[in-house]
Amino acid sequence: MQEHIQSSIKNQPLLIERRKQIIMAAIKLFMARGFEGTSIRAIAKATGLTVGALYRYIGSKDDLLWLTTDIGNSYHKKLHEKMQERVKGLRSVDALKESIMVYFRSADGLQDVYTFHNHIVLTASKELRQSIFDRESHTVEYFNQLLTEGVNVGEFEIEDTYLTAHNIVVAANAWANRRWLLRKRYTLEDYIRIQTNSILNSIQPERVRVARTGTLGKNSRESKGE
Amino acid sequence: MQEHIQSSIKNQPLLIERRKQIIMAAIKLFMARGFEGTSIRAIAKATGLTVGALYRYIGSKDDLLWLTTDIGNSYHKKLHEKMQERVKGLRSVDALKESIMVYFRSADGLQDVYTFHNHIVLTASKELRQSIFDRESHTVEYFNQLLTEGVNVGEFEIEDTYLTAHNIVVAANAWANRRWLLRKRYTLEDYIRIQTNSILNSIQPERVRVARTGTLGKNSRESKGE
Amino acid sequence: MQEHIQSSIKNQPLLIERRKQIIMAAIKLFMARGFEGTSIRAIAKATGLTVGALYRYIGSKDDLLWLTTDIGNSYHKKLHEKMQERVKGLRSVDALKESIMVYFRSADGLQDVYTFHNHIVLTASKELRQSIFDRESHTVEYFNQLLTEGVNVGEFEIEDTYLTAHNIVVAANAWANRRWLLRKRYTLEDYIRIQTNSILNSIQPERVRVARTGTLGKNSRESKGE
Amino acid sequence: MQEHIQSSIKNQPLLIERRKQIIMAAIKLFMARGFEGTSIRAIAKATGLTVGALYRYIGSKDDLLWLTTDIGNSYHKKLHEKMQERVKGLRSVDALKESIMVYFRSADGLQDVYTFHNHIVLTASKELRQSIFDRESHTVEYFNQLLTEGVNVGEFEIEDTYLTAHNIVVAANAWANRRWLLRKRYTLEDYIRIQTNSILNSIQPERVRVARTGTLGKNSRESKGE
DNA sequence: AATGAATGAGTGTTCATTCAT
DNA sequence: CATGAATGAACACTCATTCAT
Repeated sequence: MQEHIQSSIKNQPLLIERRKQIIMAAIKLFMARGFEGTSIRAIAKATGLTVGALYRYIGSKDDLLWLTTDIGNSYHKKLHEKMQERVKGLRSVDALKESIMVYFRSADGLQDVYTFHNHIVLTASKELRQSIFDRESHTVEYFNQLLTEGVNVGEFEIEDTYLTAHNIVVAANAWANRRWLLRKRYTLEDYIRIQTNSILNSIQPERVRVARTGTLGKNSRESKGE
Repeated sequence: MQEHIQSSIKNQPLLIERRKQIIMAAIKLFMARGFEGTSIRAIAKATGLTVGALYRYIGSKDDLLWLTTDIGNSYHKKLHEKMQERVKGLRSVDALKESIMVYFRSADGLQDVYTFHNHIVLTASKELRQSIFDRESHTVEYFNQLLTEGVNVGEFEIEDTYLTAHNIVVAANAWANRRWLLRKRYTLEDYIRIQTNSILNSIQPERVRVARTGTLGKNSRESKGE
Repeated sequence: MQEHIQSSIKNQPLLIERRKQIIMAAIKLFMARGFEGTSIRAIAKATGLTVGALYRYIGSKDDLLWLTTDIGNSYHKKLHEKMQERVKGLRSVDALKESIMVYFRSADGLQDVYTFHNHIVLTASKELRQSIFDRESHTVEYFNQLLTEGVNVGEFEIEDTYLTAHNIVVAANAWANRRWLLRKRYTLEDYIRIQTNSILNSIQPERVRVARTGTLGKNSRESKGE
Repeated sequence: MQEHIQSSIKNQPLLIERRKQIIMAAIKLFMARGFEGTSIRAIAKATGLTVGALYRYIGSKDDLLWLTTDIGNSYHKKLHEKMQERVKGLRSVDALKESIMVYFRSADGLQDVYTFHNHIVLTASKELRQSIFDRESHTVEYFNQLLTEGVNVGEFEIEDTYLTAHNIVVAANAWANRRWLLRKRYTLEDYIRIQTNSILNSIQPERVRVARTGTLGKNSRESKGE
């Protein structure tokens, strides 16, 4: 990461440390005023650096964009490592539940980054946009595989696993991008629980579904036995 | 609409016609370079007007934002009129199907506006942001009622109608905002069909569900034994 | 007057009438916002004309400046006619008193024009400035003559009649330009009376002075004798 | 002074030095073309700065106005200090003479500032106008007190000390604002001398007056002793 | 390695003036 | 004669970036 962004600073640890400070301050400002609306001067001030010093850590303002994706990527990597580890040995249903939980919580922690990337994706350079897209695609693919495996072992019944996977990712994004709406009504844990139920409802075969949600609707199969 | 935006043009039809041209050109540019990244000069050029002339049709660059919401609002109004009309006398399931179809098609037609609003919402003024939010909330509410009625008459079984309604709106937005991903795999009609099925799957009570999707998956009940 | 300002209007009476309206509206606006701060559009609106129509009566915005001096000149002419007439056959003292009264009252009536000319004189074209200066000089000269005659007949004792004349003109201007200060303390008539007394005090020979102001100060010569 | 005007320049001495240069160049231009008629570019050019550099020393064009009043205020302060010091222990007549001399000379040195303020007072903001007015009022008040004291000790006989004080201030202003007229005929020292005489003539009681101006007019009291 | 003053092209906006209708 | 839409140069101001110290 970051190797592609030039700097005249030789001291590597210092470089990394400072860049972290810079990008944290930058994201905060970007979130409040947008990328274009945030001046280098403001970022320098927020970081406690002078303009000249700031420019020794970044090559241009656009580099800050890349730095935010670096952060995103690093979280993304951790996220997937975590999901993969947690999921080991689990049946598909539980793997899905677990993954959703981990993923949604991660999205909650990265709200600002998600929202900001959602914002700049429109105007970003081709490469930057691609980088953001790749990350999203990767997560969609992760869930797609998970769902496909579930289908293969008969735990799920899904018309289109890819779109279902996509919907999961979209739901996580929505928690960040649409917090103005969702936060008024749900806590994160509520949101996760209900969305999980809803997803399972739409993909679990009848026999499982009934068993699980047996008490939910009056119209559901009284039918115990199956 | 638009009355709130000042203009020194007396000729009303001309005003309306030109504003349409201007806003269309503007949205195109905003989509490519963002709002801040698009200069008035560029918009003027794209519209074939001089800067001075352009300013006779708008009061300020910010007004262009409002003009885009006006377009959005006007489509929104038509959308809801259409949905309400199409839905008359239908059972809940069909009303939902129909509404989703109309709504998603509308989102497809307004892709640019949706995407652009998604973009500016971060940096927009309080009022503008509220205006965009209100529209979204209104549509969520529409689907929420529709679902609630379905639950009341026993056609649906839903843990949280509001969140389900929200998910529908999010899916429509996704078609616009994530077209880079979705267009590669789906036509609009495919997208609508599969999402509709998925939604119905997660909210219809068992007996209906079985009947409807009977042929879908190999694993689904026909299934002999079980 | 005005012949130097071009117009495409052939109808002379209309031209004159409209120009009067225009210039009255213009002065009002100039007084409130300055010359540069007043747009042609605003003047047109205030006059009830369209921009195009307005331009048929004037050649350029600068012409409005000339039109204001025309008004000033016309008042100036009347002023001098009036002063000259009122003064006929009077002794110098009374001629002076009368002239001051007429002049100060005129300045009161033309406050806006005086103040405005005082304002633009700085940035006006050479010719315009000269025109304003000429008028002032003319009035100074008038009082200078009046004082000189008084000196010649022994009614006044003045070190420098020109400067005294100048002071009178300055006092009249002050009533217009410094009304923020003077209006708080004096009515026009008070101002005229006191200034007149003060001037006379400084130019009348002892014997007259004593007689006139005999009752004023305790320290003044009791001594009637003389 | 000046603290209220923002600047991103950290180097205080540089700031002060450059601001001085800027404001001097600005006043010169303002005098020639008025405030509105002088562009920032012109000021930058005249100062030898680039536009961007200029803006590091001032916050806005309007700040230049305040900077001119700061200069005026600073001179004003010095003026009053000087007058007060010079006047210590003097009899009223001499205090007045001395004050007039100091004041008129100050007005001569500040001609441009006086004239410029006279110009902008019409269109200035409320606060700026008030600031200019306050300064003038302060000086009027100073002379008013001086005259009042003179009256109290019997050195002067004055119908209205306030208006007399006002007239002194106006005469000083006239030297700046009407130099087009006055410079042709008087040197500063002549102007001061004659105005001083004229003022004294109008306020000194008879006995003093006669003694002082005894030789002036042929018509004045041959009057011996007194 | 840090500072912060300087650059200058670019931005949104205004407005005197013209001219087709 | 009147209308009012169009022109485009000019304005005040900003800001990413450079570089002498």
